[in-house]
Amino acid sequence: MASRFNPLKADAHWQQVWDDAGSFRASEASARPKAYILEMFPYPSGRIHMGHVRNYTMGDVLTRYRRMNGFEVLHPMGWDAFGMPAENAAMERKVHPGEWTWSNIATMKAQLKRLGFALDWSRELATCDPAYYGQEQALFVDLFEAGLVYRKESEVNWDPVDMTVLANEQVIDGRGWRSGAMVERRKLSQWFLKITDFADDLLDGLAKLDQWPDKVRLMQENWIGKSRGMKFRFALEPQMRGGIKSVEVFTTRPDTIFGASFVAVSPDHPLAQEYASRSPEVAAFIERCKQGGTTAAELETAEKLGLEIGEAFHPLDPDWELPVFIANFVLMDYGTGAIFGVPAHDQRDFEFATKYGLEIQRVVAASADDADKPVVGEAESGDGILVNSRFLDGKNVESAKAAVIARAEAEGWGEGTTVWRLRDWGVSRQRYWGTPIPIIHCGTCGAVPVPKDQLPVVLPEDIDFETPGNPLDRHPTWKHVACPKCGREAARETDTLDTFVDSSWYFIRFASQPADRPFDKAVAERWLPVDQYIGGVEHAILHLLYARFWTRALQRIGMIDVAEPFRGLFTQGMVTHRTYQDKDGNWLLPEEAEAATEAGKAVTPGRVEKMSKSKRNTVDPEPIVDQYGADAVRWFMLSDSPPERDLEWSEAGIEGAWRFIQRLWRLAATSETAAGEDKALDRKLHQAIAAIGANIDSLAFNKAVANVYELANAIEKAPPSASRTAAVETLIRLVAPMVPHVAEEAWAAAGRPGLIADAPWPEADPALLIEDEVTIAIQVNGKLRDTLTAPKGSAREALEEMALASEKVVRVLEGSSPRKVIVVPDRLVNIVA
RNA sequence: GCGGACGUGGCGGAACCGGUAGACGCUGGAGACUUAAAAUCUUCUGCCCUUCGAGGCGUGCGGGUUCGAAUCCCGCCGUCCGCACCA
Repeated sequence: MASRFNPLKADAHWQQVWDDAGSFRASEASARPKAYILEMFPYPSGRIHMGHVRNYTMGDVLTRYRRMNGFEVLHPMGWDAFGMPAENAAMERKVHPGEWTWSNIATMKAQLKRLGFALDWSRELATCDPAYYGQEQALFVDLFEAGLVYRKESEVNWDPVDMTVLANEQVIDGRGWRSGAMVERRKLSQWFLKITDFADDLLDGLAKLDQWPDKVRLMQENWIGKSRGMKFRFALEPQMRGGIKSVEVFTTRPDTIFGASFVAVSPDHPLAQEYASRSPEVAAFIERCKQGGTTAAELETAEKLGLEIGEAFHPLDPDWELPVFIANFVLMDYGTGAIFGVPAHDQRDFEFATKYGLEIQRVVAASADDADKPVVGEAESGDGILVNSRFLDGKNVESAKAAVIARAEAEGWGEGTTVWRLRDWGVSRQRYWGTPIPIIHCGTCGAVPVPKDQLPVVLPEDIDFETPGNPLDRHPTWKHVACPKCGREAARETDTLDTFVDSSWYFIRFASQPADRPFDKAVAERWLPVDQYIGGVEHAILHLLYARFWTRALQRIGMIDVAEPFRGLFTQGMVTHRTYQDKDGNWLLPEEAEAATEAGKAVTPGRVEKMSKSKRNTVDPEPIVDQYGADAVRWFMLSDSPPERDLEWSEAGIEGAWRFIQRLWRLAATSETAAGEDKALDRKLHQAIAAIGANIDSLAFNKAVANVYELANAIEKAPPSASRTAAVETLIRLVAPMVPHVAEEAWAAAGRPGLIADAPWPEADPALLIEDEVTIAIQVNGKLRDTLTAPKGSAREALEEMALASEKVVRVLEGSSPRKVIVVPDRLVNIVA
């Protein structure tokens, strides 16, 4: 047996063996219980990065562990291949997005293969393949026909120089990233999916997702944002009307109705639009409100702007007039697009009132005595007792809400209602590299879905990115087609689908991919739901919510009987690395920093951050695999940091992992056989079997790694015995899911038949998990003074007696008698003096 | 702005349900082996104090509950992440 493990030879060898044996192909026909393990599929950006390696290593350990435990595991891989970076590459490097994408896929696939992941490559798919997106178009048509798709106007970021729509990430400090022009908000007619139809169901479903992180469930709950409130109407003064007699507002705080200082409507509100059509001043103001981006953060931190346009009457007091404003912080998409402002108890209203000199009237106070206490500095949004509020005085917030709603409903000027923060999903993108929306616009028939026998609608190849805007729209022939209904001249939809649509059903297509339809119902149901889904927390809301919605939508139209696509979810942390800057503030690559330091140049080490190209703190996995082999990289990815937290890449860390792989190999290769049992080692081994299994089960890989080290340390210290020989053999099986190459090599070297990949997971003997002796802590007043060893299950009295007899205890007590003794069996004795 | 999370030695972290804080790894010190280096092995490594027996202090900060708090409660401070056209 060789004295060193050579990953260069072993990795490729075993990868080939697994491949030839089809070890990781999932079979629907298997009688074993199924496990569907999935990591979020990568965007083919160019090369595999450490984040991918970490993500796929975790899924791989679980996959191999489940296989060893008798599961038929589906563990597929594919490519989330549409998206903006391909178009950026096309513009910058004059290469076709498809060519760029497919070549990246080839590179990254080869890189993934070198890590020895137990993937079923026979199911590989790429979303930019017409075989995939054509089926997606078919699903879109089905949803369209089921009434879950509609068209409406919606705002986008518009770059007036490049004449193009910008993604939020392309808006930097309010300017277009290429042109540098100030971005405007502009309305376009776009396609929407009715996710709000499922709002209640998506919310309820969260309660049952007990294998999801609480944090993600909470984020989704907040995102869906169900809130109880009231809609009610303010009558407008006659000269304002112009056809509009009242404005309906929404509030979650009807109790504060007597604290109202103003009414405000969104710049997009019909009332504002009505005014704009009559007054250039109002129109100009609305234009001003439209500057800046469309993100929530930008909208809400923008300086509050208002324009007074008239007066409205308080519904509970016809003599009470309030000013009506158009205000930039009121969102048309939420509630009714109009609010009434209560500056004392809402921070945004407070800022607005302060700026425009409006009254700030307290209506909620800690007690009735505080009724006249002014509200200063910031709004008070907490609980309390109603004051200055006529018939509500003295009530608490909850009962005041109910009282106002009851009165409004009785008098007919408002009603209790539920509103959702969740908005329908806008899926139109004015870009080339995406799934064409399979709709044809006909002057006579309107929007007509492309008949299924004409799918897929394939992207044209001959496009150019020289001129700004959407290449599909500019293409000379592509969009000109006959209407499928009436045959007259018509035009294709030139928008493409949001790439989140592509990732909303790929996990179903992995389970079943017939050529002639999106998936086979029975086969898909054989695998779904995904038992363990692993990916970055950045997808906690959008991707996961969209996929949950899409699956429900398919369920509604009878295509699959699954509501929740992901039973278990795990969100892993990022891989980080220290950053370095030279004296001029330029970011340095890690190796440049090292070279510069050696050359005596000043290098400033910066903070540890997520690996990114801009900070130049990336470490390319490929050369690392070349140098240390797949197992060392995998082992490092699993070590130290809890998987949900960030992992800092370090040279010392990978060196340590490499040393451990070699140590494992030496342990297996130099194991001396001898007779005799070693009870202590047996116990240690079986405790390790149980602990490692439990920790892999709960994805606590860092703890499983620590368990492995402890066992390896114990084995190394133990003298040769039959127990030790068995422990070494078992250790190899225990590490096989994590470092499969060295495990196979050791398994084969020991002359074991078959592959360790197919070997069963060792079983822990329950009798060996229990210690017969325990260490008892002896405390005096909660402070540790001594420890003693006692048989497990010793009686309280015996423990108390032993504790009081302790020399150290006697000394600390100094002759005084204890007031009380607390005994926790098998744990500790606490003497209260 | 809104929402969420996190904070334990020089570093990453462990600590079941409130019961011996610091497992395991990294770094560093000392030693062994070696002509030498690498590799490997042994051993120490929270801080302070020490008469070497022990003692004191310690889980971001300030309070509280408890026989007992890293863990529970209240109030601060700090850091990070998400926010609908990035994937």
